[in-house]
Amino acid sequence: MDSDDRPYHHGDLRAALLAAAEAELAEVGVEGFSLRKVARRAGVSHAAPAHHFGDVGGLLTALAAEGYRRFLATQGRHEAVAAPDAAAQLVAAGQGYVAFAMERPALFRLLFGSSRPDYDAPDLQAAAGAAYGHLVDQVTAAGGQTLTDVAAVWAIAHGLADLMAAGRLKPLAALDENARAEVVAQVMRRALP
Amino acid sequence: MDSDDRPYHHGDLRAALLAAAEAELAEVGVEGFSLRKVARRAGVSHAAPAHHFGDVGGLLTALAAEGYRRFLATQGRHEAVAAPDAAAQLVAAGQGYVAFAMERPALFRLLFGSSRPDYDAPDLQAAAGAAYGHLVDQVTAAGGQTLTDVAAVWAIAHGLADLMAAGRLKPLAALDENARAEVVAQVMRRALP
DNA sequence: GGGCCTATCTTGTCACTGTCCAGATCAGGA
DNA sequence: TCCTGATCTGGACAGTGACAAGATAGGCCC
Repeated sequence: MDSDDRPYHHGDLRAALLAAAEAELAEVGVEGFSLRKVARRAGVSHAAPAHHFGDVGGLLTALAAEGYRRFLATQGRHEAVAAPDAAAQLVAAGQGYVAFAMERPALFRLLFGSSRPDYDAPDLQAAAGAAYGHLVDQVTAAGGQTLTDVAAVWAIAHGLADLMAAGRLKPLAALDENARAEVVAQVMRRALP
Repeated sequence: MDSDDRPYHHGDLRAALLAAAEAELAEVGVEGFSLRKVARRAGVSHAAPAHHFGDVGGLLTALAAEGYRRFLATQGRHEAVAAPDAAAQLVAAGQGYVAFAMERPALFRLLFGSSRPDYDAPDLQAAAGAAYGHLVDQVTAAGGQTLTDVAAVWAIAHGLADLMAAGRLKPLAALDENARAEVVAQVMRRALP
């Protein structure tokens, strides 16, 4: 009767839901996020996500874990084209931090400004822990030893990124990519003595 | 029949709703915030807030404007007990920034990490603009001139505060208040050359 | 092949939410 | 006194997240 050619079983609904959730997140942000809209976007009934993710928190937790892996990957891409010395690598990581926040502000806010993901979930805990571990490794490689060093580096990279994702610091956002990367580099270099 | 001694007209419902909203925000955060729960907390019908604030966004906008005024007041309190030179004042403002975020993390996130308040509303725009203006004034008074200077100072204060409000940077949160203020001061001093 | 077992997905339902609407209550001025 | 406008209530509606029961189908053993 109905011309619905969609099969009853999707095949890879979990991945499709994650992709739909990311698109939805980019459009409406964490605060307007709706599980049912994600299901509609994936062309599936409103209760289908439950089987794969449990509830909204589960979906956002999975999305956040994937987000942390991409966050590290973005940093890695920036580090790969930078000079190999520890200070330059640290600057590159900061530039990657900010670039990620500007490219995917909603996802960035899910990772660093939302309490909806469950940070006790092993998958997310591992992904977030890897990002933190990478930071500490870089700081120590660059000669940082104290809590002050870690705090300064992290704060300055995170502060820039969060302000950009929030649409603050308009004058910095207005710069073209190269000029902005240079400002970020200058700011980052102040973090280590 | 009913022993409800509450009068039909509240008297100062607007202020009562703002207080209830702040308490609710502190308990459940922006993401769990509910207009009807705020109304129940204030002992009033679910539709009562509409007359004073329009909708949820209006209530959160008013709360955010009040929050920015308190944010500036907190900074002012820290500056008042610091040395009068520009650098010390800037450090004190950063300490106030972080202290505010730790004392009221949920309110801090409403101010800096939420898109629910309407930043085109004149009241909120003025309050947020005053906070930004204060920052720029302090940076210029301390000898800062370039965009890099403003970005560095703001990023480092905001980064520390946001990480603390998010419960990251546990080792810094574990310190007692004086030790933490000293670390914040050391980090802040790196922001200006 | 036939028959089940299990994961997957749908449909229906419930409580809760934000918003709108009509009406009740009340304060203060004509 | 009456009436006008501001304030607040109660009911309604669509949308949401969660849950339960049933429909569908892929896979596995005989």
